[in-house]
Amino acid sequence: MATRGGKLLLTRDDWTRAALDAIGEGGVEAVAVDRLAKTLGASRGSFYWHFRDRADLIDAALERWARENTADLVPELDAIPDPVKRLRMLLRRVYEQAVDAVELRLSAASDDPVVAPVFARVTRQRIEFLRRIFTDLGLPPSQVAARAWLAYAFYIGHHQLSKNPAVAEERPARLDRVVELLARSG
Amino acid sequence: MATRGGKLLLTRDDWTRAALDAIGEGGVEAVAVDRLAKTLGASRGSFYWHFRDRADLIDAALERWARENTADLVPELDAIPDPVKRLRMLLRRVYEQAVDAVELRLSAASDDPVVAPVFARVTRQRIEFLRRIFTDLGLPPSQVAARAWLAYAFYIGHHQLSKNPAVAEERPARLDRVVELLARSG
DNA sequence: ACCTGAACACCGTTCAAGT
DNA sequence: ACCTGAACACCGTTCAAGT
Repeated sequence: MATRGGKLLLTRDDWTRAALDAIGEGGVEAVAVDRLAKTLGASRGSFYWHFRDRADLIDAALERWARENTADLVPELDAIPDPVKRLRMLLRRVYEQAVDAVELRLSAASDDPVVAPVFARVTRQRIEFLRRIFTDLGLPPSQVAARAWLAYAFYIGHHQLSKNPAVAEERPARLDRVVELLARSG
Repeated sequence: MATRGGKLLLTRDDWTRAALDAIGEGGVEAVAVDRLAKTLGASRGSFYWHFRDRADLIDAALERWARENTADLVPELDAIPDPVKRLRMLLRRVYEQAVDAVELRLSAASDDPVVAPVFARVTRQRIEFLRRIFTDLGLPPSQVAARAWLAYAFYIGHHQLSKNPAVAEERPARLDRVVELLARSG
């Protein structure tokens, strides 16, 4: 690590990692140049050497998230040959595991001009993944599109609703019936 | 309207209405005391006569929204005796009509501490409404809960996704198949 | 009872000046 | 090549002073 006068010099990557942490904790609006600078022990002015502006930083953080994120789940699930099992595994993850903090923040901010393109790219990859499941299930093309959309909109809405504790009380105890309904033939 | 020195005095209601407009246009974070004061031709200090703080204003705006909103759709739909028709009417609204701008903003900000309680209350009323539909359809209680949750999570996710144009391309042309799936017996 | 205007803290952005 | 520090605009909040 490069230093100067005993202080270590910050890289673009240091700022990006700090920003992604901030998004996970407080959402996109928690990415404050001033606060990050204090945390990292640098001046605000120094930030503008590495990034054009705040949007540039957020964009870099999201790109990192998308990269680390897609590498993760999709290949693992794609290895499961039986499409119903694949759907069940997917929904189990959705339901049982706490969803990635960053993902939650992003889906809430998906209309933000910086967030929108990254979010759209990841979304399309995932809907594509769902289409494969329903195609493998032997459904006709018109059904495949409708069901992939239903399943993904459900996924988004489920998380959106679940993060509000008062709303989460309305949630059924297990997702079995939902899986059944989504996987049903014809 | 009360005046003083030719200027009209502002009421709590004037600020509330302006805030709700701001939410519709730019979301909760667009409610800036400074900007509203400029728009209404008053000083920032004057705002703090009517409201404790910014959160107080946002809360008042949301209460107004909830009141005007619930009075609206639910009684109209409840008048339709056939539950399948009721569901179809509901989903048609969901799909064809542009959703209330404020509602979109709120569902994105539903984890905001000020937004959360109001949003939770409205949500629970709506899920209750969906439960009635599925109960009237003759489904067993365990199914009723799962399906109302699926339908409402779908509703939320559908809007969330639709507002991103690149994602909305993935949307099927009509919702018929989704309705079929949701209304299906057993 | 209702409003103004100044004050302070916080934050995004620019830029001349430093090493 | 990388950073500091001052400057400016914007915004939330407080408060003494005005009518």
